[in-house]
This record gives sequence, structure tokens and C-alpha cells, in this order.
Amino acid sequence: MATLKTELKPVPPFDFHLTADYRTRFRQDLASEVHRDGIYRRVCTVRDNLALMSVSSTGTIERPRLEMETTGQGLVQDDLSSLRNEAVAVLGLDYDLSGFYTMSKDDHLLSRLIDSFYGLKPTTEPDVFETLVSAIIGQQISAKVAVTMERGLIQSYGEPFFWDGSTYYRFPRPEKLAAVGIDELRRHKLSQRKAEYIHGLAKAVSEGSVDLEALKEMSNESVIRELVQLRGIGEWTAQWVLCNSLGRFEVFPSGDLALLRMLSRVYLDGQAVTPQEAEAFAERWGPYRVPVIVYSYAAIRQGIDLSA
DNA sequence: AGCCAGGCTCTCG
DNA sequence: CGAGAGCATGGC
Repeated sequence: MATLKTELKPVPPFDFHLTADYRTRFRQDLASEVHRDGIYRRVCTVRDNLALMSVSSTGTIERPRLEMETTGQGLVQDDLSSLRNEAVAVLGLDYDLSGFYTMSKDDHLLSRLIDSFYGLKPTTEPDVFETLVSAIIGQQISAKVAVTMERGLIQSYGEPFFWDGSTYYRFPRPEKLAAVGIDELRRHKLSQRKAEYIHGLAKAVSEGSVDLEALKEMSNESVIRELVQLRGIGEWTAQWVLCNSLGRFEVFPSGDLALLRMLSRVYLDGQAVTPQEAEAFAERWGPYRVPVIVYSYAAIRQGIDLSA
């Protein structure tokens, strides 16, 4: 086992604990990523080997500094840059909140949110395959049910990494899920449909007929066009990938029913909105639509009543 | 006990 | 096009 250490300098302001908490709120139980005892850990892949990154804060919100320690088989100094990039993505380190904050200063509600969650950054999940599988599982079911199912997949087909008395898992690779039959996927309480979707996606990705990495360089419209051609992926899931994996923070996922309800409750006196109306409303948030959504959800998760 | 939850596909007018 | 059924599970 080799260990690499490095320091990271997030763009300030950055609240490490708030951001790591928000990010791992649902993933915490998945064992692929945790935030515990002040340390954020995540299993990653380096040149096809497993490694575990551990990140902790050594600075402040205004002068953020992070220490990252990564352990894994055969790690060499050259691996550092890709590991740093992964940490930057999963913790949103290079996102500059100042534009969002400036836009919000005349908005009463947003100002309140920013006071409460100053330094919280939107994050991304660089593994597009994981994001897609997770989104498919999460379609139409509650987040808790989805976590149970996803944990089953991860612990059955993911690759384990043992460290310090705990087991962490790398999310299952496409090749693995493609090799697993639909019937076996169903044992994890997936519906027949979802088992087919996930199996089909895994097969397409592992055979190379779909290049998820290429999406990172494509326009939002092209990403949606590509993704919705895959069975099991509709508008909502494609928008989900744009916001949560590809870092397109200007996108407003108008296909998200929970978001529409939140918008109606918080901003429109409970009056129902169509996706088109919601999109028109979200125009005012310019390129900061995802930050607005992240801060709003953060408040809701904490039980803060936004309509007050 | 029933309804709903951060949808999608397929079918049918 | 738009509307409606079916999918499957756990929590309230």
C-alpha cells in the first residue's frame, strides 16, 4: 500500500463540513463515500486500481485549506493530479460562489439562505455511469428506498476496499453489471423495468456503443439528445446528469416534480406550476440555478420553513 | 390500508 | 401530439 499526501486550496469561501455533509446526506449509507469524524472519504479508481481518498480541513471558511491523503495499491506521484481533480469535482472546490452571492443580495429569501449556508458549494459526481444508474434506481421512488436498493448493488457487485476496520466500495463497473443477469438484478428489489434499463445501460457502456466520457465535452442539448435515446432515460434523468455530474449549474431540471413542488411552495404561495412556467420563473437565477436549488434543499433538509 | 414518492415506456385515440 | 396504464417498494 502506498500513500500520497497533498494540500488543496479551495476557492473561498468554502465550508468543508457543510459541503461534505450535504453531499453525503444520502450516500452516507452507501459505503462508497462517507463523511465521518471530520473526514471525507471516497473510493476512487486510479489506473484501474482502487484507492481511498481521505480529505480533512486544516483551514477556515474564508481561508480554506484541505489535506488529502490517498492510500492504494501501487500509487505513484504522477497519480496525484487525477486524484486532485477528483477531489475538486466531488467537493466543488473550484466553484466560485461570488457570482451567485452577488446576484442574491437583493433577494430577501436567497440572502437568508446564504446567511444560513455560507460556503456551501454545489458538487459533482465525476462518474457518469454511477450517476445514471443511481438516477434510474431513484426514478419515482423515495430517496430512502432508492438508497436501500443501491446499497445492495454496491455491496454485491462493487469492489471492496478494506481500510482501518471499515469496508468501502467502489461503485460497480459497467462490465460487472452487464455480466450480471436481469433476474439477479431483480433480487435487489428492482422492478423488471429498472433491471432491464440498468442492464441495458451497463451493456451499452461496456461494449463501447455509448461513450459517457464524451458527454463531458458536449453541449447541454447534445447531452440530452444522446441520453434520452437510451432506454430508461427520459428528460428528468438527463437533466439530473447535467446538474449532478456534468457541472452544468445553469440548468434548471424542470422535469423534477419534487423541485416543482418546492418552487411552488417557497416562491409561489403553493400555486401549482407547469414545467414551462417553472423554467420561465427560474430565468431570474441566471447561471446560478443549481446553487439556488442546492441552498433551498439544504434549508428544507434542515427543517427551515422557507415560506415564512 | 391506501397513497405516494426527486419517472419512463408503451399503447391508444 | 396528449392522456393513461403499468411498474414495484417502503414509509407515512
